[in-house]
Amino acid sequence: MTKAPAKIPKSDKTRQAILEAAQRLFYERGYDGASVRQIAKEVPIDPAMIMRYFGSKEGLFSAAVLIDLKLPNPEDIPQDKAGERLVRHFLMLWEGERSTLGLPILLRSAVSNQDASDKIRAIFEKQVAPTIAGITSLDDADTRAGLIVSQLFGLALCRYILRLPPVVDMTEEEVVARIGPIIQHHIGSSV
Amino acid sequence: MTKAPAKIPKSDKTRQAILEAAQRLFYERGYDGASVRQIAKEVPIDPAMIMRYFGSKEGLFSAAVLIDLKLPNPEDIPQDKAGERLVRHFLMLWEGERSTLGLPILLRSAVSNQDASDKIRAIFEKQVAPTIAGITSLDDADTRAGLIVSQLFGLALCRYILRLPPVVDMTEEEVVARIGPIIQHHIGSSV
DNA sequence: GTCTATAATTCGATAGAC
DNA sequence: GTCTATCGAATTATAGAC
Repeated sequence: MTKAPAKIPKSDKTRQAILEAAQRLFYERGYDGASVRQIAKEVPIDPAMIMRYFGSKEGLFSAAVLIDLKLPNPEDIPQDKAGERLVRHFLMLWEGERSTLGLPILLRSAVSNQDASDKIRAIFEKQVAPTIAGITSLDDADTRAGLIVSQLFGLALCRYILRLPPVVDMTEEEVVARIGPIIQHHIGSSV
Repeated sequence: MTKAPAKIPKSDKTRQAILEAAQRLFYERGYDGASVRQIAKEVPIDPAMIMRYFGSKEGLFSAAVLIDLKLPNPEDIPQDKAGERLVRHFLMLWEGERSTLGLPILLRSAVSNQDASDKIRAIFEKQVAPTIAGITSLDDADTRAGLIVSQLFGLALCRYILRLPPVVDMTEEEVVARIGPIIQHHIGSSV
């Protein structure tokens, strides 16, 4: 009979407040751009507490970045609607609730941070590639998954980070209408 | 009779050496990741000289980032080959000579730096959008240009920065074969 | 034209009082 | 459990000697 969740029943409230502030700042500025002191000031709390709770900035980052993309089960996706479904899911990851902000945080951090890009590769390997492989019936599923991620990450880059006006101005439905068929094409159906 | 190029006939050699070192480090680490001191150490030269020549880190960055994409003239591109041509040109920008490294530098810097993303938007508006508008005969050329850039930047992100294995492993010809038709599709022809 | 020295910040991390 | 104080290193930028 294990007593309970091991060791976490301490002072959970401030810990959670730290995590939420960290998620927001890491989301806006990336790993290198957000400092421990800035995060502490937003809580507000003393910077030393962050070190005490999470050990280091790296520890805080790992705790703040939840990496479950919550991708739908391949069997639940009709193959001819997969492109649309994946685009909608991806938009939700970027514009949705805080609990799904892990991928945006990682993408913003990965350009200048080695650990962040390592984590993205791990997510690709463990979550994205298997899902694509489960949807398509064709052979080179890994390459197809890479092409799909290229298109979706490029969309996120131009829409949320670079903020290119024509890409920002598209409505969600326009994005689905324009990008969905491309994803569908990579999966293997007709255009 | 203007005498000569105004004011630059000073000590051009070190200035050029500084620029080349700056381009390499900005290319590898982005604006925030590359420091003036690191650049100076690579030349090698005293960090103060960089400030003397370029005024500030911002000034050095502006001088190092040449922003001529050397896009081909729209009239020289057969419309049914435009997708292939643009993909090859884009790959050349990333894997080519130093003089074309401006865009990679900007992309690496833009994630964490406001000025860099401003410059990317300016390049999009002044170089990319007009070129696409000159190729396609359809109406919403700006949106199409945005979609094309989304795809090409996403490719660069996954291939050169995140280094996702399936995207890295593609040969140049595979990239052209896979991405070219998508660009062609955005321009307006058949798939 | 090139350099030394240093100012003024900011960073992550630590030590220790209470 | 929370804080003050501080360390050591790194940053951009400036002042001024030679």
